[in-house]
Amino acid sequence: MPVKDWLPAAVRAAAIDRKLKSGEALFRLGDKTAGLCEVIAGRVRLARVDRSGREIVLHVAGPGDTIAEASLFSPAYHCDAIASTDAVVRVYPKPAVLAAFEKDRKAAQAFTATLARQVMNLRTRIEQRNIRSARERVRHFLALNAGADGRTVELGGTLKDLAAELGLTHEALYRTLAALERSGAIKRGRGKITLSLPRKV
Amino acid sequence: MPVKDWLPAAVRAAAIDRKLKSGEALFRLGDKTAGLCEVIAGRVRLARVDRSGREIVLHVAGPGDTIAEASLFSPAYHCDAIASTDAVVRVYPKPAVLAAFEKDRKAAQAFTATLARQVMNLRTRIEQRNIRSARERVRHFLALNAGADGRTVELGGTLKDLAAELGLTHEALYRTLAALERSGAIKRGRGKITLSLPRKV
DNA sequence: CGGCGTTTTGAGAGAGCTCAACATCGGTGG
DNA sequence: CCACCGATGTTGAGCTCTCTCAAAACGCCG
Repeated sequence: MPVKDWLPAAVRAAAIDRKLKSGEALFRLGDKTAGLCEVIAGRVRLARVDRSGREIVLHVAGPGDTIAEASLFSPAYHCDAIASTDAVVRVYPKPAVLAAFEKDRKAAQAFTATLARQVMNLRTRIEQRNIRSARERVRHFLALNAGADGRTVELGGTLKDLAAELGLTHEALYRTLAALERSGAIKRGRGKITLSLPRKV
Repeated sequence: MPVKDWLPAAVRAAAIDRKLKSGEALFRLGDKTAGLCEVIAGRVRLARVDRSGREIVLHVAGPGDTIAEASLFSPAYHCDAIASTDAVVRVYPKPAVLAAFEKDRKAAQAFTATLARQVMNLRTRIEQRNIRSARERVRHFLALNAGADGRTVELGGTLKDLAAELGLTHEALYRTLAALERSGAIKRGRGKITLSLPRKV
């Protein structure tokens, strides 16, 4: 649900927009939490860095998506937020948001529902990450992200970004996509992938 | 936070206890949602079955843990809940819980905070699942689940269950544990694992 | 045109998975 | 009390698959 549909106008008025260059961090793990963030333009990824220095992408947010919801109840961020493209992020200050939840039951409820949805999405992502086969992992992603027609997937960024989001090396992703295309399972076009067969369960 | 600390007495009074045999399902994916569930005794796992028929464990809940929080806002369950041991589960009917949230702001807030925590936990689990090395995955698990002394991990069930929870084959887990023990990194005892060195960051 | 990042393709190695055999532990029933 | 049986725990060998390191083609932008 879009933020504007449930966040009181008073809170929206207190928002601060922030522009980010591609690669710039909105916040880092351990930073003090500032508030609820909404991506206005561009794409922002949530990630952690494992001990071997590799970045693990936890989530990719696009326009209309909110991030750092959970951090409203935490003093510090528990992951990094980094712009994958040039981006604009609107920050709703934490005190204002929490105060609104105190007064506006509808807002609090909508927010809770948002969190609930997020929990489900994260579970789905865990499911994805559990698949070891690159082909199946890609298929899982395509099936979940197919557009309205159930056959076309719009890619937000580069294939390299997608590889990181899927938890694969970019080489593995390239090879897998090439194999899927050779076998006729998909077709690739500029920034999009089309499934050759209607998705079926 | 324990359920009893925030769920109004009126809702708790409406709860229904359900006994489950090991292996029995509390609910299945697609079932109509009944309400918020609290594990009273035993262990219940949330899982999905992938297309190859393998079960993917999304979460394991023990006494005091709640499950199906997200399903309060959804008409149907989005995964299976299956007892890993004989278990007792208390079900708080959905309408009663939602009604309580309408009236009791504290309850609603506590629930939202619970969801927020869950989101963070799930992110941590994604991080875990992204680790391909069995040794590192096991170490990650041990570090996160060490008891109060920071060195001892109590195993809720069998090693086979643990393997499923970690997303490893049981053979890989056995070998990894054996190797860790040979190298002196851990010691194994009945249903528990002790880290030889104090956990350090 | 030159530089830089993405996209591709190649070859080799490591690691977990699969299949298989066997040991161990509890519980059951004769 | 002991034999049996199923599930868990354990180890072995081979295979497949992805990762890693390398190199080259391609596209975009100054």
